[in-house]
Amino acid sequence: MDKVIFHIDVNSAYLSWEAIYRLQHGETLDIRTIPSAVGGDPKKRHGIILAKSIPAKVFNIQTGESLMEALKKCPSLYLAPPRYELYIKSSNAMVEIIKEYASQIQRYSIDECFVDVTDSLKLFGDPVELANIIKERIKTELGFTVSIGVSSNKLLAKMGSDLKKPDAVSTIFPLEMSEKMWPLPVGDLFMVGRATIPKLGAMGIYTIGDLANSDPEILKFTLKSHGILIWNYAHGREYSPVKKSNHLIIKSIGNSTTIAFDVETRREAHLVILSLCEMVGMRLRDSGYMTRLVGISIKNNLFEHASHQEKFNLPTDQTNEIYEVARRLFDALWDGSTIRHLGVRVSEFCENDFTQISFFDGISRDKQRKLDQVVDILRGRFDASAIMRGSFVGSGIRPMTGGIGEDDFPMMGSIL
DNA sequence: TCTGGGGTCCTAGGACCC
DNA sequence: TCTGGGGTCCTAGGACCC
Repeated sequence: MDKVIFHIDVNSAYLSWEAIYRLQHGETLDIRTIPSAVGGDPKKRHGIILAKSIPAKVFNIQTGESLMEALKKCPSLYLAPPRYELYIKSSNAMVEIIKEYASQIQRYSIDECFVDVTDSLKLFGDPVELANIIKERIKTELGFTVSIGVSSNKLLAKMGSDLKKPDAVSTIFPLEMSEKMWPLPVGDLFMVGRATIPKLGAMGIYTIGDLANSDPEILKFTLKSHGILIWNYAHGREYSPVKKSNHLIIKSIGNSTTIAFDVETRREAHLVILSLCEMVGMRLRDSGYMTRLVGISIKNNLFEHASHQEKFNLPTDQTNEIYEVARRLFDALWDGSTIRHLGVRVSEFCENDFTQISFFDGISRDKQRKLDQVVDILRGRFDASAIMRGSFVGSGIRPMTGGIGEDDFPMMGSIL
């Protein structure tokens, strides 16, 4: 028997949640009713639009464009800074309601989840009716609207939730694909992005239907395995299960930042990298893993990207050791150009429950680990600046840089 | 268009080994 | 010494997602 899968997507999530929070805290204006947006941190030099209200759409405000660009289009645009702790709470509240109807829930991002309701239908009968029940409960109890896609796999459910917004339930069962999905522009298909659209266009492929009817051998030749993937998606073929728990294996941890001022000196760059390593190191220790690979990335003021990475044999979870490698990589990579953005990432994890102690540095390593632990605890109890390396004092650079602390749940990015 | 920050996976090319 | 080929690891960069 076919499965029945829902994809539930919060409409203008950040903006809706922000609006409700303000109404609950005594404001009378519902910012959903005026041109408004949740936008990047105003402290940074160039924030972007993360979510917009429906009245803001009239001004052609786009998600992802810079605040300056948006204000040019609509000078009266009301801007609210993001409030991530609120979004996590709002997201959790929604999932609590969904849990009453199904046990198989996969949180795909903060505002989206997949639900396998195959078994629930024995109790609730019609899938569209069940979707409407969930949608209405979220609306009346939590105050925001969702769009729900209904189908027999995750891909088609996800495509379905995009068909109608806000506050809607749409189906794309396999028999409805040719009518509901094939006429759409090919860029609407999951996994067909900015770089792929023109390549497909050059082959005369403009709609999802064109893609479905194209020759997979030719797609494979130009787009490699990605070509086969999207050809299968165009046919609605996708078989991954709704992963029940949120227990998934983290593959890498990274933080990066666009620096509030141009960085021209090695010394400043080193401080920013140390600040990123502090955050990456704390998150790594929090995850319970050790890393065997450290990488850094640089973006200069011409938006040119460069990266370096290094693999090593002795795993570590120490800020100091991560920083040593990151700094060395930076020094080898940097060409002296003005720096706009720096990133540090660790990956290639292994468990840290047994520690390989090398003969040479065993004792000092152990001491350093204990120091990291104490710092983590103090920072958990107070905040990042509770304990600060001397080199940061008066530098204008924060002692820790980057987001996503303890409360994060993983976003799956481009895999279903 | 003056373009954030968090991730994942894939590919090509070079190094190195047998 | 020069030659070929297969396998694996490492690295840089690019593509996609939210």
